[in-house]
Amino acid sequence: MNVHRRRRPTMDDVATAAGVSRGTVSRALNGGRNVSGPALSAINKAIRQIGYVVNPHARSLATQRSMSVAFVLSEPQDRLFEDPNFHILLRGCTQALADKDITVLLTLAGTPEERKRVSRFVTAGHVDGVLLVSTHTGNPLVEELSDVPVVACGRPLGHERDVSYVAADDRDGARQMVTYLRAKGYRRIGMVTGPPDTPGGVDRLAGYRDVLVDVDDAMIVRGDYTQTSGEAAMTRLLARVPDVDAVFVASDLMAAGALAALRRAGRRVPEDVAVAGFDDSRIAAACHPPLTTIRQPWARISTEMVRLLLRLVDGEEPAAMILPTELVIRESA
Amino acid sequence: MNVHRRRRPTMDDVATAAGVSRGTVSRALNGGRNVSGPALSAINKAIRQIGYVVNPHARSLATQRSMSVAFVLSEPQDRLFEDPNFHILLRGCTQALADKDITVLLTLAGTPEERKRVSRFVTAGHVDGVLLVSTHTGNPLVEELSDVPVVACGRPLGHERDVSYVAADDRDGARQMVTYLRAKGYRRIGMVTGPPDTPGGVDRLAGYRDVLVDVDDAMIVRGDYTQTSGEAAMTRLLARVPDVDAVFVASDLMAAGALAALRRAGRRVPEDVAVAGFDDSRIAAACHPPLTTIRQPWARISTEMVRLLLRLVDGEEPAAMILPTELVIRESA
DNA sequence: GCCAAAACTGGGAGCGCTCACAATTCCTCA
DNA sequence: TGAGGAATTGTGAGCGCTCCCAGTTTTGGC
Repeated sequence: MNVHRRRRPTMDDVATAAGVSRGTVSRALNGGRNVSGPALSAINKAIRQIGYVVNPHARSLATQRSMSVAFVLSEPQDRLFEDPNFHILLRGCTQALADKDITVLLTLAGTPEERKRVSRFVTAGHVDGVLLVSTHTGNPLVEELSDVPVVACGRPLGHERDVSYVAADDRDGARQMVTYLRAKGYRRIGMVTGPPDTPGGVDRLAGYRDVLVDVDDAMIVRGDYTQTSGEAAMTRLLARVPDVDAVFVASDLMAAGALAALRRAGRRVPEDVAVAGFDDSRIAAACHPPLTTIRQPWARISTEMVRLLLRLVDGEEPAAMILPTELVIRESA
Repeated sequence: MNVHRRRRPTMDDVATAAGVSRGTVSRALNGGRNVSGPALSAINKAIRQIGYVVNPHARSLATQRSMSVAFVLSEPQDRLFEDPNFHILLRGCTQALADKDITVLLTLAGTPEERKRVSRFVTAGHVDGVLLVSTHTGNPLVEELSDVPVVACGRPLGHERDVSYVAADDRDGARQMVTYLRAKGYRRIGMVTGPPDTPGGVDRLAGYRDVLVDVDDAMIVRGDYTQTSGEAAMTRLLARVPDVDAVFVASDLMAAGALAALRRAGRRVPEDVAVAGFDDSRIAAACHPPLTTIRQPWARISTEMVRLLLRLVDGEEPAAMILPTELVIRESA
């Protein structure tokens, strides 16, 4: 037997059942302004009785609004998922938007093909806006989505002018950390940077340089945010600068790698070499010793992203917002 | 200045530009049946020129189809995300549906509140169907979504009759593993089970019992799929059955815990005690020693889920599908 | 060269909703 | 008691698309 689902009740059905007109039902559904008490309760009763649910497509067609936004995760590696910070961000956005009755559609756009699909999906008008999480520069998505309200998470290198974004103050975070290390008496402070095509790669290095103005380039080695790259970078740094007594690593994961390299080299942390990370990700507290690191205000980032996006949707101009970071002191430094 | 986005071109604009009627454009867009060559190319040219994109809401309103399905992840713990198998599943579904031009909307429904939101979203008619990933029994979502085509991943305990599902043959996988252990000469084979409110908890134990019919209940200890629970369970088992020489653990993560417990107890693996896992998750190969385990056919599971869902959407009856598992032999057993 | 069948085309109706506007009712106060 | 205004209500006109049907053109067979 075919599951021929019976016709869903429409607003007219509700109107008839409640003895009012379609317009009144519509008003009742949208805030209940200018609807008399009796009418309102009759409508609510009718809705409950016949099990009415508004048809989102009809509504969207009429209002030209979909009441949903896409949360696009445009990272090749799925590593982000493991980061509890990512969940804070996602949940924060979802929550903030739920308050406005807007649904969040999580979309993965790791591969070029997926990216194309997402791009089509968005430009087709399925969503009112996009929350874009993508760290690398040169992501075609930022350009493809130029007609749609977009708020990026983190500074979109090369697009600071034309796309809104909310970012943590990486540069200042780095400054805080290096200043702290110096205050603690460390003198030979090295750095493991992130890739130069990411804001974290650029800004954290800039902050380091702000404090250590005349630092020798030999003190700086590059990583790519992976744990193994951190390990390799630290090894290289130790070879180049044997008397290094502290190292600021641009991410916790790389810092974990650095810790391993130091252990293998027989250096104690923090007695011989202090290690500082960045992100305050889950791994930071789990390391031995636990990492001194920089915490980013993910909860606030999410609410600000939503606020910015809603303003964009309302026709306002793009804007940027930089949020302060916080030094978290643990045992590694 | 307000970003008053200019009116998007509609099908009528295309029709005018191409010198044909709306109906013809529509036909051209939907497979091009019964459209003459000249008309088709004029339309395509017009579409490109004026940058036309169909309005999904209007289309959905007219067709009563949204051309999208929700992939609902209804697990409290976000641990699933870390599992590469989960990504295979998600990607597989996305891919299979993309072929039919159907979009997948990933939705997290961990908390009761999120669950309610998802439920509203789905029943409102935003999507044509639901791919449901949820291991625990008693998930209210299964019932709330009863009016909508749903295909579950894994046997939905207590709802086998009314909801479609695709599952790996856990029971047979367990049988294979225990049979293998026996064939290898192990005689005192214990088991660490999963929670009894999950299909994996029930079926893997059942498979174990199928082979070891008269096994003493003392050989069986319960875990909850976490690593620490696996460690605790193994410790308990060692205390209860000191001469245990093999243990079948219902998940790789718990098996990793069991490995730790054995190491702490000074037993070598596999010389003193063999350890077998289940899932073939990323951790399985990373363990020391690498785990002998059972692989589930995630790629096929995803395509079958999609197939079943599309059939449901077309009005067919619910159905179930059990797919074979595969023994993966590594060093731990 | 004719006719039936096949291929193509145009346009109306309708999907279920919102919004603006006009019509109606109900107050309030002089 | 009636005018003026506020609150409430009904209705028509879309939103942009698909689907169906009737009409028109093309094709092919003899």
